[in-house]
Amino acid sequence: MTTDSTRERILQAAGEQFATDGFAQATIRAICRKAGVNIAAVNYYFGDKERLYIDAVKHARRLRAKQAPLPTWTSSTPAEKKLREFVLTLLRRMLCEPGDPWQTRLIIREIMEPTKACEELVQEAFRPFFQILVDILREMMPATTPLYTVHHWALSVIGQCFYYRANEKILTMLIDQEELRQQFTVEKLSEHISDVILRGLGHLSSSSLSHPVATLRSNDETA
Amino acid sequence: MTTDSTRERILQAAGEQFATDGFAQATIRAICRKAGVNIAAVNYYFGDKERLYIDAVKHARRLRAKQAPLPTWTSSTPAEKKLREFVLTLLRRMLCEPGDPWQTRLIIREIMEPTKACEELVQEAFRPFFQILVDILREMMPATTPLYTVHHWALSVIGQCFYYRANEKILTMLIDQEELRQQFTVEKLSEHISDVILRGLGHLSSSSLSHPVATLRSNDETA
DNA sequence: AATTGTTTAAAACATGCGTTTAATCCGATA
DNA sequence: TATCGGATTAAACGCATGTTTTAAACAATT
Repeated sequence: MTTDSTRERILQAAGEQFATDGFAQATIRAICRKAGVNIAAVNYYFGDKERLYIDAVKHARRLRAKQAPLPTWTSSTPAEKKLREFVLTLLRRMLCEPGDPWQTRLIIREIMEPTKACEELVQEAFRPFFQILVDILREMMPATTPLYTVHHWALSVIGQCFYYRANEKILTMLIDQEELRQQFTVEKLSEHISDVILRGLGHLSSSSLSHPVATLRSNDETA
Repeated sequence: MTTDSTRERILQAAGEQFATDGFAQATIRAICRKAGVNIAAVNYYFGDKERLYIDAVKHARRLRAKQAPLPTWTSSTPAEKKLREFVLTLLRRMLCEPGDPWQTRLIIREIMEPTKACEELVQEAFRPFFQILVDILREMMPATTPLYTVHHWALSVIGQCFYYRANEKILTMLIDQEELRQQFTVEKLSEHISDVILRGLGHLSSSSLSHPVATLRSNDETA
């Protein structure tokens, strides 16, 4: 009882602290203060700081995958629908809706500066997730499309989603706060990103665009 | 003479060390060892560690902007050409060609975890650069397009470019090494990213696509 | 040649870190 | 109730850090 409670309180506090300060800057003392336990508890339950970190990262990923799961699709689900839902899910995970932001912060930190926890993360989560996206895109491209082209498009999807989280702070310095609040919601961003990809792949007619942006050739023809 | 040499050797060594280890992990002792100067030299020339860091970041950005400058355009330069060259320049800066990678590493670190050096960076470099992109995109969109839509597209451009540097390590774990070397060059990536945006904006006919990916409606029609 | 002001050098200082130790608490068991 | 083993605590250890101090080396000027 108290055992599990203590261990989990440490895991939670460690996740938040590591997400905020990074591995090196987060101190065991601060983690234990936040968790309300003694300093020695970390070594008692996890051995050392590094193993606590790895456990915290894995814990964060599990939480995040449960909070924003991919929907289940059938063989008759159109690829376009799957892409839109994939983008929405990825953005949800990135922007932490619903949920506290510390899990994604921690994971992104691990992506930017991989440690021992990263390889496991790639194996268990990123690679399968990436493969799902690749399969969706394949459905929308000619069978002869080389693999690297599919990869290019897949990274265009992920790159656009990733950016809004990674450069969060910069965004608030470049774009008006009110505009961010109203026009940069998860729903609107995922709609835009899906539109960019689907139009690029030729799978979206102009009429179904949420924000038609130009005629086919050039906007000069409107004159 | 020896003064400038010492100061600049510290600045160079500090940049590399901060880029590799981050502000907190990089030690003054390691920086001075790499620069071949005494520990006290940092406090003598820069006051303290933080001011050394800020100077190193600014120094890195100046170097980077000189190594990969934007071309000069005239009023008759087509927007499409400007976009392609903008993307190429941004990718060059991101992927550090030409040049050593430490400058961009340091700047990206500052983007991900802004410190005092960041605001200055945004003011001097990011905001004007972002504005250039916004202006290019405006040329290709109807005059009535709301500002937030232009911003969405601008971030689609930057997001795709940013990703290849930020997730460098993850990429090597997801995609075959040989494929990365051959198909993920700066030139091929910038061509792909430009194509995605230009097709999305309706400014690229299918015939001029470097990698035609699908017929307009669906690939099922090929049967 | 002596002196002055600037630059370099080695050593020490105070602090905060991860980790360990040894003692204490506390509930389950016999 | 007495005992035992896991859980918790306070204190300390060894170490690396940023910073400061004090003195020596050097170049330029008088």
